[in-house]
Amino acid sequence: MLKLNPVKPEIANDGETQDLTYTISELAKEFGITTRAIRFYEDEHLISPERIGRQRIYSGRDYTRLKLILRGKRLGFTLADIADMLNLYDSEPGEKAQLEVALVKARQRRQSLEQQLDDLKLTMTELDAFETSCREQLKNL
Amino acid sequence: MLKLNPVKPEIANDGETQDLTYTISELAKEFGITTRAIRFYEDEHLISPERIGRQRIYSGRDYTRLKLILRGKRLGFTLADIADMLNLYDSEPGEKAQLEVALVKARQRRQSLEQQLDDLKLTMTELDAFETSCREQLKNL
DNA sequence: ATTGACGTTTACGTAAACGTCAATATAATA
DNA sequence: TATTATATTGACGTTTACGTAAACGTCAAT
Repeated sequence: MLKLNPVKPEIANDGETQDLTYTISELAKEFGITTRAIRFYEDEHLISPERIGRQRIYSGRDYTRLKLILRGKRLGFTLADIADMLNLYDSEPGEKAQLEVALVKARQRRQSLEQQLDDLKLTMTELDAFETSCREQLKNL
Repeated sequence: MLKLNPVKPEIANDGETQDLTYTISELAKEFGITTRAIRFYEDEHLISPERIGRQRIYSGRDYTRLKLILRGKRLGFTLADIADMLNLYDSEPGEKAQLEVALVKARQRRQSLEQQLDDLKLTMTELDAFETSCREQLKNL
């Protein structure tokens, strides 16, 4: 293999170190997903790695985006939703109108997240009650 | 229409009143989903309404299950996951082994929910930072 | 020169969760 | 009773998020 990452440090870090690059299979292993998934995210414009020839080279920024993508997925968001979030974050507004649009979108996101938080709390409360009831019944045996 | 719900009270309630029944379209309207979706949940054994002839009659219990289904969906769980949860809750254990299995499953659920809670908090924190930064930039104009 | 490990593109396949007709059956109402 | 509204059962279509080959390129090592 072409020596793309010649002096990759062995020290444990969060993977976001500057100038550190990754191959697709390194990222796949790190995040426990397939290379196919990573390429798919690129098709959907969620990541845009550099290229050396045809080969993809992922940066620390790509690493971070991937982390955000997977977190978004665990929260049940679609890739389209996640794309929105990512584009929101790395758009360089500068203009007033842009900033205000960003704030509106952020507020909508917050709405959605708060709804989820409520749902989460309710679900946990019910689970608590259920577990308590189970233990109660176990005791009465 | 056959008078299935003859004395449905007009007072606002949580829809879980005992002995109250619903037609499929009433539920659809109430929850903002299509009748197709509701029938699909039945195909997947998430609800099992009574029948009068071929027509489906939904009980307060069905109403509650539907509410739980939609909450599960908002949390990003698959219908299979949700089916597990529902079956978990309304299984009548009685036996010790059953109860212990239930407790194990409950713990797994909790794991998943806590992971989501962490993800949710992180995402909200980042959103906060982003909003603050936006407002900051707006002030400097 | 070949083998192996990894990477690439292209293309078709698939499971989940419904949407969207179409045809038919009841039910409610004028 | 005729009409209108609602319900039911197929059956096929659609979107999302990848999986699964197939066929080929690249480099390192033997």
